Amino acid sequence: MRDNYYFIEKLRSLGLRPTKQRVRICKVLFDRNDTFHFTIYELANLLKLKSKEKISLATLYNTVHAFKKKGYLKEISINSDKSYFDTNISDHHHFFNESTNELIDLTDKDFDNIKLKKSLPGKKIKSLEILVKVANNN
Amino acid sequence: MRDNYYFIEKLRSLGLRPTKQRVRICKVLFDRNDTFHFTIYELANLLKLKSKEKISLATLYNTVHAFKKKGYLKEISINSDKSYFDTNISDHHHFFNESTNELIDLTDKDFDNIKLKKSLPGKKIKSLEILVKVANNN
DNA sequence: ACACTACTTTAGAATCATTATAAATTATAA
DNA sequence: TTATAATTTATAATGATTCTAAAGTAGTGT
Ligand SMILES: [Mn+2]
Ligand SMILES: [Mn+2]
Ligand SMILES: [Zn+2]
Ligand SMILES: [Zn+2]
Repeated sequence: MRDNYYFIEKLRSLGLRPTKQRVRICKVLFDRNDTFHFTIYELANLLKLKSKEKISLATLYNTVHAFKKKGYLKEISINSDKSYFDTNISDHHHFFNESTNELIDLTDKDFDNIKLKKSLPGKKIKSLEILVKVANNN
Repeated sequence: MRDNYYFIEKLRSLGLRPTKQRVRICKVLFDRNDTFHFTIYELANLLKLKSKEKISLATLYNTVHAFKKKGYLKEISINSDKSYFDTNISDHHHFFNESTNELIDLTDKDFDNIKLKKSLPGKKIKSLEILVKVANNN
């Protein structure tokens, strides 16, 4: 759906050099209709499928963290096993299926007005995340 | 405040043998007035301070996981760096101070009625956690 | 008290996600 | 084209957690 040019310009607009590795990663992550939730491991596997030209694992970590820093990806805190990332950078929450390790998006609309009444003096709120853990019945 | 006997009976009531390692761990974790949020690393350091008789790291992991399984501890999902545990097993949420890596309790009272409107067919909700990440100003 | 058994502890090794290193490569601007 | 900084890469290092298998211990029944 999106051509290389689109991602090259996107990367430039983020202040990141459009290397061929980054463009390939963008196509896997962002050239799709739906939100994509992934781990580095899953990303690595998808890239292997798409092309036989290897991208170093270090580059995957570097790139994903660069994208996160630029606000092009979000990181989701689920557990201490591994990090999950999310192409949906809007303010939203998740179902985490503990049986399959899959994430499903929720939005503010899926909750009654969530309003934090407390604040911490001298502290700035960086994020508010809701995570609903689910498991398959039996 | 609590003597060994209290924890010995508590352990028995959980179906866990009251070994001297477990009792010592209980005193560090539960013999206090306030909720205690900790990592295994912090627990290990506290135990070193209390006594020179070493408890194996494997025992700390075993014990903390056994306590969690019995509902005597909760695990808090913060990030993929390490696991956090919580002696407050009631339904509550957290401020996580990213500057100091400290957890502070919040309760339902600190939010307007949080109500999840969606459900997942065929899935059972295991938990709903809210984590508010904060950082020190500047 | 003794013996039996299942549970527990333990040191050390293994695993695995992630980060660090440092040299080679590449994108971009002069 | 050259210079510079950014990027990629293989590989090593780190660090939390889990595994292993042997030694120790608590509870039970005799
Ligand atoms: Mn876990
Ligand atoms: Mn992280
Ligand atoms: Zn999402
Ligand atoms: Zn708490």
